[in-house]
Amino acid sequence: MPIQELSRINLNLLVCLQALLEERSVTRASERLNLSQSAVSKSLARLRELIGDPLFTRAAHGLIPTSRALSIQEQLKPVLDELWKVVQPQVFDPLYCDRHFTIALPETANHLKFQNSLADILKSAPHIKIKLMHLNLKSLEELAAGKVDLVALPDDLDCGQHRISGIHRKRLYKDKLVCVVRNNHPCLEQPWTLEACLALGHIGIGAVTDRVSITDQTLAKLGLDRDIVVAVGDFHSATQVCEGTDLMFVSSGNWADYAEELYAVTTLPMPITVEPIAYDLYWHEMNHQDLAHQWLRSYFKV
Amino acid sequence: MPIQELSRINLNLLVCLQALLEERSVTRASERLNLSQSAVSKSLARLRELIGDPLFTRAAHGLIPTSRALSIQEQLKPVLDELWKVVQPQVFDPLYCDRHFTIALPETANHLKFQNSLADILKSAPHIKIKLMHLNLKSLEELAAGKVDLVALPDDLDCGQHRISGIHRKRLYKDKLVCVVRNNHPCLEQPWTLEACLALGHIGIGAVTDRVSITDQTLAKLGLDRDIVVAVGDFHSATQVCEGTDLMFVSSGNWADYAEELYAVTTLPMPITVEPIAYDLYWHEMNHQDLAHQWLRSYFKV
DNA sequence: CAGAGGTATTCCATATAGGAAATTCGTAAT
DNA sequence: ATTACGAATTTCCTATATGGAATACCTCTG
Repeated sequence: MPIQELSRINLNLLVCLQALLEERSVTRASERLNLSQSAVSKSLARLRELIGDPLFTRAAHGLIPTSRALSIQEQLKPVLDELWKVVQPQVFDPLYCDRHFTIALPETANHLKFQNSLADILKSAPHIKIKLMHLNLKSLEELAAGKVDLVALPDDLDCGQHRISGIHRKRLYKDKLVCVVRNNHPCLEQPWTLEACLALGHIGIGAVTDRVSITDQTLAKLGLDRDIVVAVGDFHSATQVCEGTDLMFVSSGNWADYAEELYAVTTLPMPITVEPIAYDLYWHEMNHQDLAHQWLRSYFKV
Repeated sequence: MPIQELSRINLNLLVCLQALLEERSVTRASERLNLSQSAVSKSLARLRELIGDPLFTRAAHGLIPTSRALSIQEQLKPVLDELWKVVQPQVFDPLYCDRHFTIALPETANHLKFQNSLADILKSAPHIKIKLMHLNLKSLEELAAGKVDLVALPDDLDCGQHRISGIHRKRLYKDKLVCVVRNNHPCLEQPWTLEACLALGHIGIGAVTDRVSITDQTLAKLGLDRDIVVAVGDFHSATQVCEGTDLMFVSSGNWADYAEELYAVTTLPMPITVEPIAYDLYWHEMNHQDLAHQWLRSYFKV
């Protein structure tokens, strides 16, 4: 590993050497480099010291390279070109991007909002791979660890973790909450009030079972509580349970619209005023400047 | 051509970046580079400015690279390795050398002294190519122009040209001069004196016809001159002419020994004291430090 | 031999990198 | 919450090295 010794040598001298090799003249090289002739002459002296070879011998007009210089010339140009590429700002073209992205989405967003975007993404970047994961309690940890590229979270679940340093966040969209019951549910014959709602058994979904959801928080502020009878892992399960029982669940409006088409369920408004739920997109600082990542994020619209 | 812009950036920062990428810690990188931690921290700041990317984000222990840094990491290591090779002293192994050398030798040296060396050279460097040229008046020009790698000259022919700047010279060997006549030549019956010698017609060889040879110069100092009756281009021709006529020629002892075996000729000493002729090897400054060239020159013994 | 065209050298001002120490930052522990 | 700790950053200062102007020095040419 030559790093320590490499750091001792002045690599910029090699750029000067390249100019000298191309121009074969101290004067012309100095013009190319926007330096004075004396500066380049001194650089040449340093190069001779560094390489241990005269590199050039003086001739009538300009310099003629030694065989060592000629052999260096063959190697040096491509290396400097590579170095130049390294410091150049990266370009991103979705057509040629072949990266792998892992995205953790809540079930509702996954099914509703993201489906169309996904098609667009894959169409404009045919070589990328996307791994979709269901959101879980460890998603933010995995985000922090760099295992997941993007996480979308409903803001009632953020548990304050958006304050994790080095995590960026973008507000995506808001969605009103609604109540869902089966078709022909007896409550549909009654006035739909807060009391009626709390009289029903509720279905808790996923991570929401520990009463951190906006619904539970709002109820708690009123000194109220709801009766979570069945806890399920996902919205499909919740809807199916709802369809077959008298239990109700609180859902985002988006999901409810979708569920009404797919299942024999009906939507009711929330009987209390609840802040609409907002979805936030999270990503790690390490990807913030990444052009490919920026491009991917652009598909997550407000 | 990015040379002008390349010269504006500090390439040594990239060595620092490589250390940071490997160590993922400013402190450890500074140890690797034998610098203070603050120096590396400032270099990192300059790198961030240069690349336009944070490159690393701080974490509990050390740094974690951004995706830009990771993509740089892939390119940078091999480039720096190449750069390292460029500044490393070149190694030379005759077994793997495939260079082409052009050598101009005087006829006598070609046939006599160099034959054995040539076999040795080709044996230890099986992949090199050697082009042997007969010495001519333009050989030194071609040497100066880099068309010829080595020139061996008898020192009576140097015409002061060894003072050409940027030309190196090495004394090879000395050889006494002798006179050559045909077998049974009438003069062999007489005392061999200076008068007897000058009474004979002489054969001039190659470039020697313009009386610059050591023989002519020595005679001239004594106010004498010889009668060059026939001028030929090479020693074989000279010897054949000598064999068939009563003309004599002056030869190096080496060639005379060889000629006595091959032709019906006889050697006589020089009738006056003449400095032994010396052969010098010439090469261009541009090849002086070249290891392969040095190796080749080593076969030309004193 | 003078002059042209080039390179090396000298001298000097200045920018810059590096070190020591203070500071801030982020995390873990009490 | 508060504290403590490890690590990166910032501040301040100095020494070094780089670049420029002028000059000296080559080497070939007319």
